[in-house]
Amino acid sequence: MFDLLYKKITEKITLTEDEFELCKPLFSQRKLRKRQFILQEGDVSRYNIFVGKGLLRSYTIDEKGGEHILQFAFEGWWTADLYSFFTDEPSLFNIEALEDSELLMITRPSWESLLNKLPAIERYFRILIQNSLIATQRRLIGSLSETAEQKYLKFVKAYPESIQRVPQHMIASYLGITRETLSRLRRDIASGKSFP
Amino acid sequence: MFDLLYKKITEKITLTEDEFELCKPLFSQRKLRKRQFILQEGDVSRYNIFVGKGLLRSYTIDEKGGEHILQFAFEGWWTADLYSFFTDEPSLFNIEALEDSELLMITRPSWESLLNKLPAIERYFRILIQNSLIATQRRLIGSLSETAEQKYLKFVKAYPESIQRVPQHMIASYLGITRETLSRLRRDIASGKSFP
DNA sequence: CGGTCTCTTGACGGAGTTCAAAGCTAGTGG
DNA sequence: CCACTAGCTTTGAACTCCGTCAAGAGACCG
Repeated sequence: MFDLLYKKITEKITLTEDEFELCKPLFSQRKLRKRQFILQEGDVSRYNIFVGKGLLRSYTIDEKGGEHILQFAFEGWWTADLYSFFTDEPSLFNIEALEDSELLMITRPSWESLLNKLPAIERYFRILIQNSLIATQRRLIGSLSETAEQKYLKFVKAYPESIQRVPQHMIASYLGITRETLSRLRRDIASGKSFP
Repeated sequence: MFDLLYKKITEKITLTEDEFELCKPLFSQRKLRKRQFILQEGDVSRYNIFVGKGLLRSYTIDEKGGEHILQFAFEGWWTADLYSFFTDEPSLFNIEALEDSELLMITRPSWESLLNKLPAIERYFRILIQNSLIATQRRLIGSLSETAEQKYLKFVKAYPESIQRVPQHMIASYLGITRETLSRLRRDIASGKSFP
């Protein structure tokens, strides 16, 4: 699992194996079964989580009980409620395993000591967060300007694997539409109704 | 104008005045008249821009000609098309002054040399981007789960100054609704129709 | 098998859009 | 200082996409 983390880090920055050895002891490992939660609304998001294996989702629940998925986290991705992680305020998000998963987790104190020890790691996270911001901005603009169908087609193009691994009603909730709408829309696409 | 930048930086990190003196020569200054553009769709976003005075907006235009505002940038804020800035790809965004404005601008090569020279500055940007990501995630979740009225009320609460400084049709376009809907919705709020 | 989770379909309703027009405001130039 | 125009806001009426509610049919798992 650490191999994957090291690979991911060195895709963005240069870090010797010796330096990486300094990082390892700061992480704790954890396995999660499908449908298990690693964070529930109201708890403090005490860990920044690296997904070594499996798949997680983070989502909120609105007043009417509707779920809204912020992120799917596949192998090699990070996830957390950043706001809660940095402020120690209770989280608004739930984070749940969609498959049996294996995680590397780091607390904020450890994380911060790591950034102080290795500025290259701070750069790594700066780049990660930067890319995440760019992607989130794109998704926001899309959610303001695109139809349900455009959003879905873009999603399929961007994350083809997830079609296999994520139930459709969760894709709908990621896109901000209902499962019924997604179902109808897929039928229309399949029958060539959308571009005849 | 540099005073404001120094103040903003030292709100997040510690930086001596001497170190700040090293930063100054890397910035170019520019004034912008109301309605002038500093970036147009198709151009490369060559600068990361600090707003010393005034107010900018960044926005995209969709196929049907609709504008979608990503960000208002007030005094003390940074703006750019991050994707274009980091990749040198043509920008999808336009950035325009809503008031006469004064800017500090830094190119990517200068910006990167600065981060290498002063790791504290990399931390400054890491924190900025981090906060921006958190805010954008919130806005995204809101755009998926809230009604037009809820979005507007939250916006007014979060940015009361902008009600004075930003035309209403631009607030509508930031919220992802039409000017007509915003107009009606404001009328209903004013007449107490929404919570009687 | 029985229950839970998932996807699909239909009928209806509503929040918000679109189109069209008119009133208001502010900046500009004669 | 007034007139004129361009930009901004408001209103009305018709429409549309999508959500809501309700129901049924597979599919998977203990």
